[in-house]
Amino acid sequence: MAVQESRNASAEEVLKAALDLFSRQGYGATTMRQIAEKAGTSLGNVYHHFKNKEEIFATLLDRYFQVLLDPKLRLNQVFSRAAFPDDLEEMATAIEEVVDRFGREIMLIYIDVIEFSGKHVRWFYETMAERFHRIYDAPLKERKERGELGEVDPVFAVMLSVRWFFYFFTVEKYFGVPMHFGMDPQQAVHEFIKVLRCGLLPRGRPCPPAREPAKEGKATKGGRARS
Amino acid sequence: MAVQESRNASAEEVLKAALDLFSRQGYGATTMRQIAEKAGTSLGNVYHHFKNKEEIFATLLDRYFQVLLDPKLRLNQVFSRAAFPDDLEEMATAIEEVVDRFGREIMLIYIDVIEFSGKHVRWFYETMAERFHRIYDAPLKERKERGELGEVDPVFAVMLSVRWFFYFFTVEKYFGVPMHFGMDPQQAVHEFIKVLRCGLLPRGRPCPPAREPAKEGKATKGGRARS
DNA sequence: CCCTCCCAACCGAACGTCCGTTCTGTACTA
DNA sequence: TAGTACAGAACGGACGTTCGGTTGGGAGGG
Repeated sequence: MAVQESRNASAEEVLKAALDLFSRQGYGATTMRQIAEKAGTSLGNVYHHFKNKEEIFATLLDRYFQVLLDPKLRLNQVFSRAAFPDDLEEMATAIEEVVDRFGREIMLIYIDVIEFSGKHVRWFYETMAERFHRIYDAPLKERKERGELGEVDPVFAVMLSVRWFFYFFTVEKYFGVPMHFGMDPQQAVHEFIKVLRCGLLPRGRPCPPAREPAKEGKATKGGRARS
Repeated sequence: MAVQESRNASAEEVLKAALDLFSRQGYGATTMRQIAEKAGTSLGNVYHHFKNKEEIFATLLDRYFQVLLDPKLRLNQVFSRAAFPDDLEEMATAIEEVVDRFGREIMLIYIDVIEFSGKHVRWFYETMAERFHRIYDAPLKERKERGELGEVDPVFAVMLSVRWFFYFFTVEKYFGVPMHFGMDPQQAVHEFIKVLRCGLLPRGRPCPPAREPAKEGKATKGGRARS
């Protein structure tokens, strides 16, 4: 943690360049000279703003997690409404937005897992379950008592949905494998939501139709073509 | 592709050492000298067996995909029986076995995505949907016509399950974040299967009880503690 | 108003080490 | 005698980091 907020412009350029390079080639394969050049500054100046390479990497990850935990993030507003599973379509859209905006930061997570044994990101995932329980435990218990939910653990289903949407959009957009389920993203999201709400086995009552996607629909925009 | 099958013992040592090092530090951060030393041989001899560093990396990934597509692999026997979704417990066990045995190779996939833009692994994921359709289309269509399945796309559900189990066990065992869902692995697997079979919303008929896990049950063994 | 001083911002050469790869040579087996 | 397995020095370059030095704009005294 220990995130410096707004340094000057050239330090920001360094961070931007480093994010691009790290996310495309990994940490060990990215050099300080590449970062300096891409940032349009000198090697010496990079070291003036950051004490070493790892500090740059850690700062980038810290900032991303700060955004991820920011209540102003649309995804967190979806969470705080706790309207699961009625708002699954909005949740998917909000997560797609995060992956679109922060795809490169998400790559840093995988890099940290590999090259740092996850030391900068582990705390985030270790505390994940607790965060979801804090938000969803009470409202979903209430809905369950009203008979609006079946017999499965609803907070587990929230975490499953969130992790699956993140995984799916990340692979689609940043792993370079679009349509890896053999269908459009919006169709895959739609199918996933249907499975989640209704399950595979036949039901006595019919499966309710999908809700209209919230505001501006997404799940269509192409991701970056890597290389 | 172009996989050399059985070179001599020292080439195998090189591959083993490289797998360990690549999976723990990434490709760019691993040096040929580290590989040679860990393999107990000389730098010159490494270059006698492999023309360069990338050939070692590609060989490791090729071998893994060869195993993944081998009909003798227990997971593939589960697939070929096409008993989905009755055999979800066996599928989970078989995937856990793959992740236990080939966790480091799975890390190579993430490394390839980052450091090579996925160039060695893309073909595998691009052809994934087709492979599942070839196996599951006919049997699941038949089951659906017999009224044994609900209204969701069953082949999608197969792919969802497989990808989910791989993702889940990989994060548990190799991302260094055990219990990231706040529960035991076997409990998380159990909950996932329940969601998949029965969905979240209340049902007319009750959700069928879980099947006994096939042979020797797993979902408990600890993974490697990554430093 | 000017002059001085200060210090953050910035630069690039230099340091010692290590990189991927090549090359030459030796030991051993067939 | 040929050829494979192996060893390690050598090469040219790049690595992360340090360091001495140059800017340029604002504070403060006269």
